[in-house]
Amino acid sequence: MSAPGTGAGPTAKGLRRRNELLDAAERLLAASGGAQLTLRAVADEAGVRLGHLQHYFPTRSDLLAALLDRVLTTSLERIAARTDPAGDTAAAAVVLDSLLGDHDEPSLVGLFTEVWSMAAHDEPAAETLRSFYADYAGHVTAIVRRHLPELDERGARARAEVFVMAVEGAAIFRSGIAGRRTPHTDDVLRRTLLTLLTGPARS
Amino acid sequence: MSAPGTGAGPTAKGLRRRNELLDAAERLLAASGGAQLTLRAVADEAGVRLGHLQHYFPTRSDLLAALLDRVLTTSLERIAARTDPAGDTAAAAVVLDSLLGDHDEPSLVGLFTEVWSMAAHDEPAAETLRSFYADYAGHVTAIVRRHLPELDERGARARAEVFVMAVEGAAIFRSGIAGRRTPHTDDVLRRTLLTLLTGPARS
DNA sequence: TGTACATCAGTGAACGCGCGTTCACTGATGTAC
DNA sequence: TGTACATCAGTGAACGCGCGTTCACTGATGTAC
Repeated sequence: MSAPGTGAGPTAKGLRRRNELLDAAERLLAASGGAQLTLRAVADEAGVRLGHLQHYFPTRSDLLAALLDRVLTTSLERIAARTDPAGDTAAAAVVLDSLLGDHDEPSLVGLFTEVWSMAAHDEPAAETLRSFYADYAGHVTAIVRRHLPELDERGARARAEVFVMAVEGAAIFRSGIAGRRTPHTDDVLRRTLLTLLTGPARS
Repeated sequence: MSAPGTGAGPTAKGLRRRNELLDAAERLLAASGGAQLTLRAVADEAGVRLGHLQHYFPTRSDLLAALLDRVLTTSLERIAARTDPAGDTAAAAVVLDSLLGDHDEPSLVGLFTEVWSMAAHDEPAAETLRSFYADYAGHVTAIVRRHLPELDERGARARAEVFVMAVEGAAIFRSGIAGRRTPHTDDVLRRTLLTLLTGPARS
């Protein structure tokens, strides 16, 4: 297919292995944080030798960039799958419950607190993160517009962005990191978020 | 004052120096994140020798615990100072603007993303953090009750907790880490937060 | 169908460095008598 | 008021260790002719 010397790139096996390595890195990052994410620990977790990990990710920075990219890509796919299907007008509450359901996975929330602190001190990571949340808000904007067709794009997007902010803020409290969940607070949270999605166009 | 052998504890100079060391550590944590917060870097930043830093904080863990404690104590004092004075009913918007003003200090937001990730992987830190946010929500609860005396304590507290979640979520977006600020979105955010503080008791 | 060869998958050992921690030490300061 | 002494403030050097990185290597796999 390709000329000699050009190289054919990684094989199917190589791509699979690459994903296994990122799986291992993701598990460690979620469980123990970025400081514990050493190349040796990742190699151990994945059951390969250090030198082999370096074959796929020559430097630690390469691994972190690939990991960030995959975490956000995967998350966005989850979000898209849950916000897009079946244009049912009554689905807002279902979408909301689905998104809030992620807060039951401490490892997922822990992953995002790491991502936020990475982005806070690394501008390329921040750019990747902003792009992720822009797409996230785009999916939510579509839901808002479906319920409030009379709202213009900017208005719907503003609601969507505030919705996303609130959901992400709620994550650190509802997951147990910064608070304890109570039914009463959860009720107010749900009402507030639903109002953003489907509430009257003007207060 | 104390019996010989008991020791008199740190001198006034010692307490001052201890605070200077925590200042230096706080600057580094906000600027570069937890991974860069080495004992040597802190000693350098403070202009003392490594061994001397260790005189005040024998282990890195001691330093981190003291730092977390001081960051949260200081923040709570700021919050109390801005929420408590002058029981003016119209002050909700002023308090809100004051709290949102913190999002203009990227180093402060960076500090909190670090604190969240610390707490996500360290239960004692999480307990300290939950205690901080419980107090924070307590101050906000007082504001809600001032505006809506007919609301019971639980109802006011639920509103306050959702308010705090949303403000903390907004921090990572409005500070530029995860998003870009727009006037339109800020307007919706302010309306949503104000409704939580002073809005009608039932939707 | 064979064969030669380039590329990919994976191993193993070694490097220099910065890290947290330990420890023996000197000078300053406060206090008991 | 003077002195002895315990404690505190601060220095300096060394330690063992785990880290990211480098590099030379072997075996497996795919492809060109």
